Amino acid sequence: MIIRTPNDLGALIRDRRIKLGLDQISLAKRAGTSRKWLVEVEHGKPRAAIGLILRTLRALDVSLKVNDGSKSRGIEHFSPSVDIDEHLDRLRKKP
Amino acid sequence: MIIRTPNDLGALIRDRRIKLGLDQISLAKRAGTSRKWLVEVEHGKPRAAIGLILRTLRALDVSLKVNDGSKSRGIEHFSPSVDIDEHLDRLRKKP
DNA sequence: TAGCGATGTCACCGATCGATTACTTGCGAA
DNA sequence: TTCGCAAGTAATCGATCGGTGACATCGCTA
Repeated sequence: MIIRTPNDLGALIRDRRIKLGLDQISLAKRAGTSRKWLVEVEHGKPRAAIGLILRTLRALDVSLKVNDGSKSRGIEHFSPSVDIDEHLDRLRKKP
Repeated sequence: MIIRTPNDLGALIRDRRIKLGLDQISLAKRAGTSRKWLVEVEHGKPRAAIGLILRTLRALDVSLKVNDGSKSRGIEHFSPSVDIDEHLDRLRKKP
């Protein structure tokens, strides 16, 4: 499962919670947070704190890893032109 | 690379940024955020907003995926006792 | 060593957070 | 259909956020 948006993450947390047979109160307690926060995060709250999210994932015995697929190779091809454009912009700003 | 803490994430963002030859201003601009925020996130800011973090990762052409290794299998073994303990606690609270 | 670009830090501001408590609504089993 | 549990939502509060602009410090190259 790829995580690209807060909604993806919320769905993951809910899915895992249900699979473990936990209710929101139990997971919130394990994660050291509030049920209210968990409700919001499960619905994709974009401004939820990363530290609490990672703690919640740990409470679900889940961690995340970097998804380095074909996209990563794509970066290598595009990298030179990206650098040049960025630095030309920066130079133009300098009088 | 496994992401378990805000520091892990901050290190990933910095590492990728440098590999792409970007400075903080350029990446902040691409991610639609401020340089200040990026500085803090790169240093492991635990209360940074998940939505901004995921956007920043996208600007680096990185996504995250769920790390389902031996830990995942471990959950299956421990799951029954965990459920029982949680629900016994909940029952004891009910008069 | 000097200079310059990059990174680190500060002050300020309106917006939002996360926790607590309580009430409302939804869902599934009997 | 009814009931009970779980999930959804609201009010309140002190803490912190993220952005802007400016200054301080660091690191690297000539």
